[in-house]
Amino acid sequence: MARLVDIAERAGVSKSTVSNVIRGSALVAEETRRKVERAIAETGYRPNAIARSLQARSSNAIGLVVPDLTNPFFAQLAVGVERAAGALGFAVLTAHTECAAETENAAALAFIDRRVDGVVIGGLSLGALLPKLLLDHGVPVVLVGAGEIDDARPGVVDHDTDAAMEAVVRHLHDLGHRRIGFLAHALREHAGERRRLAFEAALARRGLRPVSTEATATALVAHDDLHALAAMDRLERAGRLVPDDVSIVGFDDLPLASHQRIQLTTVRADAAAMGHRAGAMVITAASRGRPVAEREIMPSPLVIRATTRAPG
Amino acid sequence: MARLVDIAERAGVSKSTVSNVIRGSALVAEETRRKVERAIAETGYRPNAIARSLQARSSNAIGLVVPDLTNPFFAQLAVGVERAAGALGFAVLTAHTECAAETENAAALAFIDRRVDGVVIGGLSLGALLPKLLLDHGVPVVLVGAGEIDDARPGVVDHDTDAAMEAVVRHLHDLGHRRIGFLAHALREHAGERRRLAFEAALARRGLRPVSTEATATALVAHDDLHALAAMDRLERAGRLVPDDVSIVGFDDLPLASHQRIQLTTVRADAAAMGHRAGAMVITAASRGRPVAEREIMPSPLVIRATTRAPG
DNA sequence: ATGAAAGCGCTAACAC
DNA sequence: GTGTTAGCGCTTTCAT
Repeated sequence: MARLVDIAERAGVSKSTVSNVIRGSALVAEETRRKVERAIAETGYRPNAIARSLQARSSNAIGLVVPDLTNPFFAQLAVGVERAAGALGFAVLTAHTECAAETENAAALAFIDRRVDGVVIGGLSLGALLPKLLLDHGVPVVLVGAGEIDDARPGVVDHDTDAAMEAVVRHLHDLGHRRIGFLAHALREHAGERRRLAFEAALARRGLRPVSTEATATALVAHDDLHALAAMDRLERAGRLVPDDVSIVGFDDLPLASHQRIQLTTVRADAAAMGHRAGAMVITAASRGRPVAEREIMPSPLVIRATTRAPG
Repeated sequence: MARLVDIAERAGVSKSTVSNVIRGSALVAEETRRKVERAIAETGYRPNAIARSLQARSSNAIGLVVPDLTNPFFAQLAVGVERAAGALGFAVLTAHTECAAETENAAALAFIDRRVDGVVIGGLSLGALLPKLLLDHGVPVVLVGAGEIDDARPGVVDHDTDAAMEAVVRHLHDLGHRRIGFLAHALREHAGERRRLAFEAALARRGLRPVSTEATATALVAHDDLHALAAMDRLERAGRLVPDDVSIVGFDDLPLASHQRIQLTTVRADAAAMGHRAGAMVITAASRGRPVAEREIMPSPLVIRATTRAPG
């Protein structure tokens, strides 16, 4: 593969000159520029980004960690991050952790080794040291939808979990539900606890306590749409109809939630927008000094559809 | 951030020695190794992968291009690719193209510039020059689920589209359907044409021709599950019940296809397995000489569920 | 306006 | 066993 020096030779100029025309910097005589451009075109030369990165001490890449790409929420998040990154000339390295501590740490190290300029964390395990690992190595971090963490350094893009859960519980309560349960996350995800806590707080405000067994609940609030969907599936296969026998509420408003066969009542979260914001945030931080230290709470409105109704 | 030379200094040895202990190569005296390891531990030193890549003339990274991460098929594909890559110490750079020629080309150039060791293409636009661009620059390519292309160099991991469509059409035909239509891809995707062609061939074998207007068809074969789902939604909102009034068949067998509220008859494709295979293939090719030149056809069995039945 | 030379952080011969 | 010396392909002063 042609190198800069090959172009220089071919065009009969020095490396610096070639470098200058490539980057459009400095002044280059019109004629010289033509010669260089011709040499580039003839060889199909493309500058080596690795060499550039080494010299620039910046990879122009960011890392993205998601627990599960297969969950449309994270897929959309990834799309948002990528769009933000792409627009700024950054590449994105994706790590799929499944909330496994070991995988998370491996991903953090891989990101550090590759000198990514920042990382967006879409979800992490309960006691994850991934953020600390990154931060301690000077890598800017933005947590999205993952809530607080006992560290002020990472930026945050989040839903207003408390407001959302209050709206969910109010809706169910207004409908007449009193026996409400929570469907927790299968993975031990950090955000999982927060939603449950917010849910319980909203219940407590009405003098209620969560119902622990699915069988006796008249309404179920799921950690996210995927869990809500799975519950609908499970319940209906067992003969309990939704919403006739049980009401169900999700979280995320995945594209499928509005499907005619589903019509899930849920909390809307614009994953792509959150990802885009987070990506832009972390890149901005990388360009400037270090930490992000910005937090943005996105609105998370309740979308009432057909899986909730008054208890029978 | 600490560099190798800093460790050398701190441990009172030369760079080579540090390099030797890091890579576990060559023989290093036990005591020397301790000193070096202590220096590494004390500084939290991590070797710079960019510098290594420059020297090794290999990035230890592969590119992945997908039209739409939001489509669970591609999300699963990405998971498979990543698992294969991660297991071999490779990073994956993801590009989300939406089958837009411009984006595809930009992605190809970005990959070339970053000197990825190979790229897995999960889907591309109809006349895409993305593969040629990559291949001409010596980057091994594996096409997955994208079918043939007028170039022998890329490796291929694919469904058996013809067999699958034959099974689909036979199923519908056996049920008594004679007016069958095809729901094409919204994007001008390369694979889209192939499925339609295979579909039409299977129809032709039975002396049938595709019905072009959705309104008069008794059965609809969709390019993929997402289109099938969308059609169900659209049709049922308009008052036409599935399968009572129209039968619908998808392609992919997304997790949601088996949901109790959906029960889509579809063709099963193991996207994660395909991705895994493709990732491994391209990395193997990268490690050896150049082209992949391997093709693997995965079985794509028809899964009959509840969206197909005899016409009413 | 152009070129020479040093250096980014590492690995790889090759000495010692 | 350990150190020295060149690069890897680029950018960047600093001369000219």
